[in-house]
Amino acid sequence: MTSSSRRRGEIPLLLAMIYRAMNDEIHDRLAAEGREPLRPAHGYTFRLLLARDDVTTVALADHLGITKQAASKIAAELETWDYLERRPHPTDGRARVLALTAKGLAYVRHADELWGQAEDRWAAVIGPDRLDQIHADMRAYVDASGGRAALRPVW
Amino acid sequence: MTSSSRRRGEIPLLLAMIYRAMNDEIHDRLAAEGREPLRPAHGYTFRLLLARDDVTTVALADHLGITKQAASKIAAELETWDYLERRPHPTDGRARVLALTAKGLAYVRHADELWGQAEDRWAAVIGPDRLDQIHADMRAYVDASGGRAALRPVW
DNA sequence: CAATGTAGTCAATCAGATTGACCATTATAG
DNA sequence: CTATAATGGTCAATCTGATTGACTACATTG
Repeated sequence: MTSSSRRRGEIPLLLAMIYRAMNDEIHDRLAAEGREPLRPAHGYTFRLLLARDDVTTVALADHLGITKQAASKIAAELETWDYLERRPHPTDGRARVLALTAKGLAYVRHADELWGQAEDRWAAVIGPDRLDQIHADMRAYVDASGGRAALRPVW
Repeated sequence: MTSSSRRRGEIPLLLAMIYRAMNDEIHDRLAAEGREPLRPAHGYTFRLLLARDDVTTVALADHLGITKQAASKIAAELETWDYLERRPHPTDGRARVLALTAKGLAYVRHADELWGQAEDRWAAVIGPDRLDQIHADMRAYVDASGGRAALRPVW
C-alpha cells in the first residue's frame, strides 16, 4: 500500500515541488499571453484585494511582509496598468483604499481558471475523491495551525 | 464527507499556505540558533549537493534558475562559511566540483529534522495513514508530470 | 487643543541579481 | 593535428526591488 516507503521530511519537499510545478505552468501560460510583467507580489496583492475590500497600503505591506514604501510601489504599478485603483478612504483622510478594477478582477478570474486546470490535472491522476480527501486534510492542518497558515507570499 | 465544499482552484493555494507555514516555522527556529544569514538559495543549494556529487557552478546556476555569476557568488559565500568546498574537477580542467563539507552536511541533517517535525505536526492532526496517502498521491502527480516537477526554488 | 500615533510619500542607499567582456580549457571539424 | 567553436568560470558595471530615514497630513488620545 501507500505507506512504508515514505521518508520522514519528504512531505514538505513534495508540497514545494508540486506548488512550484503548478506555478511554473500557470506562469508560462500567462506570460505567453503577453501581459505586463506581473511578479509574484502582484498576484498576492490581487488575492488579498479579492478577499477584503478595506485594504490600505499599510495593510498590503503587512500582508506581503514588505515595507509600506515597497507596497506603495507595487500598488502604483498595478494602478498604472489599470488593475487597481486607489480610492479615498471613507472615514480616514490620510488613507486610501485599494480596490481591483474590472480589468483586475478579470485577471484574477482568469488566473483562477488556470489554477483550476492545474488542479484538474492532479485530479485526473489520482481521482477527484482523493483530491477531496487531500483538501480536507490540508484544511485540517491550516485550521490547526491557529492563524499561522495564511495565504502569504512564498518567495 | 470530505467533498462538496471544495472550491475549484483552492488546492494550489492550500499547498502554498502549508508550505509557507512550515517554512516559516523552520526558518524561525534556524534563525533563533544564530547562524549565518542563510537565504533560500543556500538551502536549495544544500539539497542539490546532497543529491548529486558532480555539481559544477553552472549546474547549480541552472538548477536555481539564476545566472552562473549569481550562482558563483552563492557558492563563494557558502565556502567562506565553510558549508561547502570547491574541489578541482576530476576530468575537466576548467570546472570545479562543489561539495558539502562536514559542517554543510550536518546543517542539512539538522534542517531535515526540523522539516520532519513539521511533517509530524501534520500527521498529528490527520493521522499518519492519511499522510501516507497524501504522500503517494503527491508522488503520483510528480511522476505524471514527466520531469516538470523537480525540487527547485519556490521564490 | 496639545501631544502622540498612523497613512502615505520622497529620497538615498543596499543587496542580489543581470548583462557583457574576458580568459582558460575542452570539444569539434577540416 | 591543428583551427575554430563551445563551455566553465571570473571580473566589472549596471539594474531593480527592496530597505532605512526624514518628512507631511490627518487622526486619536488625554
